[in-house]
Amino acid sequence: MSDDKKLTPRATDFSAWYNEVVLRAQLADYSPVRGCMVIRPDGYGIWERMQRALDDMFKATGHRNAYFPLLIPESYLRKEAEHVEGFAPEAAVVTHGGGKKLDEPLVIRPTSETIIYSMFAKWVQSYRDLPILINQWANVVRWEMRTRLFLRTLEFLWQEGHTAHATHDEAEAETRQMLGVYRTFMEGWIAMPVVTGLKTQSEKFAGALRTYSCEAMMQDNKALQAGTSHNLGQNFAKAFELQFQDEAGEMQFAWNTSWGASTRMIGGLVMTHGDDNGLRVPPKLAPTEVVVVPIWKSDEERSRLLEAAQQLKTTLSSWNGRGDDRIRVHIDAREGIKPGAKYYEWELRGVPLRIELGPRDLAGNSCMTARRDTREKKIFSLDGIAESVAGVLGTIQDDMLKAARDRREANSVREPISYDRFKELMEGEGAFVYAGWNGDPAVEAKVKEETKATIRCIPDEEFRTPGGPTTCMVTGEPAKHQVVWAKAY
RNA sequence: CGGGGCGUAGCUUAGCCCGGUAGAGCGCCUGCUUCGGGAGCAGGAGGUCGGAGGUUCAAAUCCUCUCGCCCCGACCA
Repeated sequence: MSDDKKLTPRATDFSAWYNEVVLRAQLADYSPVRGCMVIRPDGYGIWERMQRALDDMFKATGHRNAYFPLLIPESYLRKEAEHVEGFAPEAAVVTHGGGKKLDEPLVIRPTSETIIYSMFAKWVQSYRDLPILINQWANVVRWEMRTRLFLRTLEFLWQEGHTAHATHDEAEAETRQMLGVYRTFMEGWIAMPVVTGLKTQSEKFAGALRTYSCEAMMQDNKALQAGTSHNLGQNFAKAFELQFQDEAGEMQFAWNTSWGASTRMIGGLVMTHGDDNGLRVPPKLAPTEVVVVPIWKSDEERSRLLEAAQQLKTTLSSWNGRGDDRIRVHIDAREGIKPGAKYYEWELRGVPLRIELGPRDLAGNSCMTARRDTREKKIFSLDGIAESVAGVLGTIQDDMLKAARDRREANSVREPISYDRFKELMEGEGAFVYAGWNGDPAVEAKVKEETKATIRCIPDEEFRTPGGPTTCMVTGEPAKHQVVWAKAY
């Protein structure tokens, strides 16, 4: 930062830009422990809104919240072979408690499949006990080598849904349903378009039958996996003897699913919408949707404008045209800071709409508004101001999604390309490349080795290029799948 | 863990090569004037120079060790 008022531009150093936005918009700060972060009120406020929206959707699909403990017997993690292989290396282990060495070490949950399905096993006897539809909001710990604010930290916040079903098909339907919930949330709230699809075997969750994911494109054209939904099959049921008696009186292993989305989505929000002036928060997730900046010169004006600002706030926040979802307004009444300085600050912090209220506006029974997404300024009448503001907030929300989707498609490659061209692309600007794949994991590994790019997913029907590639981009053999290649976070 | 960079005021940093009273900008506090896109002036507070040893009359500066952070890589939501 040569000019300490300005951010490092995205084009100069995307990574530096990201860190600066997160820190300066006061979303988070580094903690004394390497790889951990403090989520500050502005960041946590976004998380709370994410939680509320998702939680409502989980409830609407029949799930209930519960809480399982942080500490898990180490032996539990070992019971599912693939699972332990995936998570043991990054597990934090508690070996001492109460000043004594523990008989059995306790793992701090990296995820809760083991403890949850062991408990389900106690609760389920009959097919009549199924399905079990549980969600928990929790923190988890994974000892990552390299960390980044929100995107990968040793501890993070998330929700993990865990369900048990009588049949494979029901579990599969649940897995797909929750993937759909994530997609609805990411597009409708974060205004972050995603490609949904199936993970390849090498990229799937350790212990799952199948993993589906939501893949979003960041402004550096890298993919961010923002939510995953797993069909766990009977793997955990078998490991933890989660059985039930079916209608015929036969003992059956249950079919499980798990699905999670985390504070990582906040990183996705930043990298999807931020610009060189700072953060841009979609209105539906913004803790503050509207900031009012009163403008005055004299003391007389000051008291008049502060009163008018307060009135405006009351008008906006008491308007019930959005039902219980009242407009969230903040008045910036700080003295000794010029209005212009306040504008820059609130732009950095991403508040979707700014209202400037000065003597000239009052005289005309109007106010000046400025959209954060387009920086467009417009005069609004104070008559019917709540409807106008709600209207523009809705427009901002829609426009942000559209802009992000346009950008993603502009940086997606859907026509057939050579592997050489692909390598160039991945070395350069990056992209989502829709290409044929022969289904061979060795090809996947080779591409990853040579380009750092991976198969993000085998996209669901609607995301595929119609009449897409019939041959494998790498080998030229007949393609088994159309896949999305990209470098990922 | 490998490679690179960096630790000096709340933040960004100069000074280090060539040892000699620790400086600046921003921010902060007080006052006055300002106030429709990053205010001006005046005054003021704020530092174990990451830590520990060593060399020296004298160490932010030289030497040794150590701790931490950031970036790139292997691993990952």
